[in-house]
Amino acid sequence: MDQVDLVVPRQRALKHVQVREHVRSLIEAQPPGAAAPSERELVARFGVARMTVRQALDALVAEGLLERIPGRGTFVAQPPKAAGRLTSFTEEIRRRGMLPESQTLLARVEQAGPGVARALDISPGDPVLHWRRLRRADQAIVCVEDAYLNEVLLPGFLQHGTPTSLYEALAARGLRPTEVEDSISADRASAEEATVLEIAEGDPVLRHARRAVSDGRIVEVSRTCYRHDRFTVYLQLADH
Amino acid sequence: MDQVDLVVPRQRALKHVQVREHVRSLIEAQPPGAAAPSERELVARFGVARMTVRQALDALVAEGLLERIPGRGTFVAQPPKAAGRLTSFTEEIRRRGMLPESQTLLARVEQAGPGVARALDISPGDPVLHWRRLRRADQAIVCVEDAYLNEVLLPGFLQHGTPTSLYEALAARGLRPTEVEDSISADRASAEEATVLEIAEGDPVLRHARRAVSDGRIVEVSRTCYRHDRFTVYLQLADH
DNA sequence: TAGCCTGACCGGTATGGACCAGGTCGATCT
DNA sequence: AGATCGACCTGGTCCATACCGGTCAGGCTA
Repeated sequence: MDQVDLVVPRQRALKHVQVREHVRSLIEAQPPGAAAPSERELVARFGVARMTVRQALDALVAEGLLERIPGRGTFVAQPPKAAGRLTSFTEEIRRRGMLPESQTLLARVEQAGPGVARALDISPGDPVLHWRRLRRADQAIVCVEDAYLNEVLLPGFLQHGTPTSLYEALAARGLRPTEVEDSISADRASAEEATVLEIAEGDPVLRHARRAVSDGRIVEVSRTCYRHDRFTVYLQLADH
Repeated sequence: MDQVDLVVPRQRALKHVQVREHVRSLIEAQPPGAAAPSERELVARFGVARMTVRQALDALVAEGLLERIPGRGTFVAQPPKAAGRLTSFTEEIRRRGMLPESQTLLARVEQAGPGVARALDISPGDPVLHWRRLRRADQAIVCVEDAYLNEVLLPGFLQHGTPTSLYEALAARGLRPTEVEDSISADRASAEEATVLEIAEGDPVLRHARRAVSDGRIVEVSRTCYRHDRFTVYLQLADH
């Protein structure tokens, strides 16, 4: 009865996937609160069983795109909220409505020291990309960042000029971090940090260390030193 | 066929919930990788349809407790990982293997000032519980915390002594925070902060402000000032 | 004995029917 | 005019059945 089977026997489109993607395309342009097609309507339109439609909608509800209200219908949910908490400096500054800038102070291949090697889960002496940048928001100096990247995962990464956003460059290689481990502390600026940040030695700074993982592979280890008067970390966390 | 219907006609136990909770109790003592009952086995045991069993298992899979492997079976998933990221000071210090202690410096009902009122989403002048504590880990002074609680949600909260852990006390009232908004910055210690933290005025401190939400209601607004040499924030974040 | 094959078993997909509880809204009754 | 009632919608639950493709162990063949 399914003539598709005869034409494309393998990898035929699953019905619940067809319905799901159809509904997704319908609702993605709709404002929150708009009504999605009712389950029985989709049953009639696609000629499938209601369980199949429910499976399709279940997936969209689980994604947070739809909201079910018994007795009323299914509706487009409120915007995915603070979607994507894993942001880089560039993205974070842009999100705050400022212009991010970056000045490369150092970009070279080094041999991993013991600390960096452990953090990147490689052996000491293995090649690592060391990239130090002075970062600004609306011209004002905000921080210095030392990023260490696994050279094996990113062959020839900094050869052809330096990208604007590290995370966007990683994303282009399919290595956008999916998990990060951060530590944040307050400290005094060292003499060198004070010089590049144009503050006084001993002034308070915010230290931020990050280990970024993409698909189980550690792609970035960074240490950032922020001027205390120009940066605050904002976080939104939710339990389940 | 369901004699429960005769005894408790209303709010009868939903079958998929029965199956779900039964399986949950079976697996909660099992190590990761252990096999869960197969779907058809549960069908036979509970005398329900397979769709019902699948609905039950779907919920547990969505919770991350089970993992399905086509052709093999359903298995207990790896430990819930970094379960519960929303922790209070007490819980966090315990997690680090230290003994948390707390000394109440102030606990009274005040009229909300404009800043606290806005953060708690109440009107200025409304009653708020203001609770200031000096917090230690293994005897060493770590921070001073000012917590502001919505008095309406917590009638008579600090009347009968002060709890050890605020979050545990909130959990007992069904008000454990499910979402938080945090901001973290570095700063210089004020004269008063320096005195209670036993540091010098102007020393670096880590400031942590939190707005905690439980079920859409703002239950806690706090500002904490940490000694920079005794506390680091650790975070694990994941996209999706 | 080494390798293939079969069949039991697993989850994944899909059908189509049924009834329930809760919300909407118009028509009817007071 | 206002309250009420009931069709009619919605999603929520649950049933019995069927076939697919993948896994794996045990038996059969070469």
